[in-house]
Amino acid sequence: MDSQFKSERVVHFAQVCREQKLSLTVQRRAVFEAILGRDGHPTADQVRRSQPNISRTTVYRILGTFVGVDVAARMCHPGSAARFDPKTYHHLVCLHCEKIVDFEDERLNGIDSPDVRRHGFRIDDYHIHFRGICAACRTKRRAQ
Amino acid sequence: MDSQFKSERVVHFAQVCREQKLSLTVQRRAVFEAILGRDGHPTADQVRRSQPNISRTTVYRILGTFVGVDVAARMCHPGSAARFDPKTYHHLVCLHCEKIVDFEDERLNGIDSPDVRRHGFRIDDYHIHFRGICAACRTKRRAQ
DNA sequence: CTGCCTGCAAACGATTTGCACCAGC
DNA sequence: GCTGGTGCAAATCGTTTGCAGGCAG
Repeated sequence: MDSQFKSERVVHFAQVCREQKLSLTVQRRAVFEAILGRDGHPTADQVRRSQPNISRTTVYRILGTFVGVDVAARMCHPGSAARFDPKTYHHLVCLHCEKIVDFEDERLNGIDSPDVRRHGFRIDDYHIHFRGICAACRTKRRAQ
Repeated sequence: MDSQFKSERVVHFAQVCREQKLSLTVQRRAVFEAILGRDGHPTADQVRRSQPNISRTTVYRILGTFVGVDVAARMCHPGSAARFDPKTYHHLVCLHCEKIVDFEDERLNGIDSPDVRRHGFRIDDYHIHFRGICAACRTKRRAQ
């Protein structure tokens, strides 16, 4: 992730805060930079570890706020802790160690939304979970 | 879900237990029938409520075992409690109330797996999360 | 200065673990 | 009878809440 992209996102973040009448506090900015700067989908606790001077409670509250104003998304993940990311990709999910790898593939972005009118559902976006076994776990299994 | 399909699945379940050297206990059978008989993805506690004579601990342990031998899958869900299902579908996830609707659509089952060799990942299956707002939440929002 | 934001501690719900008892083979 | 399976209670983990003080606007 190059630094120009990052600073663009920070500017956009500041805009959103202004629009939504959210104070641009040190903590909010720090949490935002933490989820931007991390590969994968950090848990609240991982975010906190990279910003240890912010209270755990505050990290949870800020992440909740971000989800509310669409600055971050709460990711679906088979593990117990919720995970957050500023952007949604497609995912490789290892069923063994629960690692997540994000990836993008243009060919996956043109899927027609199914006709779900009978469910009364309005679809905004989608992402695909490809599930399987990662390289490390395959190696481990063979070794056993 | 017709009852013939159900009994086929129970037979298959018994086979898997034999292969994996898992005793076919009353509790395991009951938990399996509970996740088969339920629409949606029950949480461990919902399974237990339908089988109140089984201890909560045991339900958790059995569901964990089932995931290990691929009899059930731990579903990805934005809520706090894990959800289990014997079969994976595609999902409509409401970002507002976190309801999940399963659906199937043949056109979504022929997606080419992306080339993820550089991640060393072996893909077994996939499912798609379509995210948006459900009918009930849309109505509520308008009312506000 | 005023109200939103934060930090702490305690509560809470979901899940796991240690241990003694019980049941299937 | 031995091994694995179960139930209970307590511990643990992730997350939320109540409340008193602090900072942004």
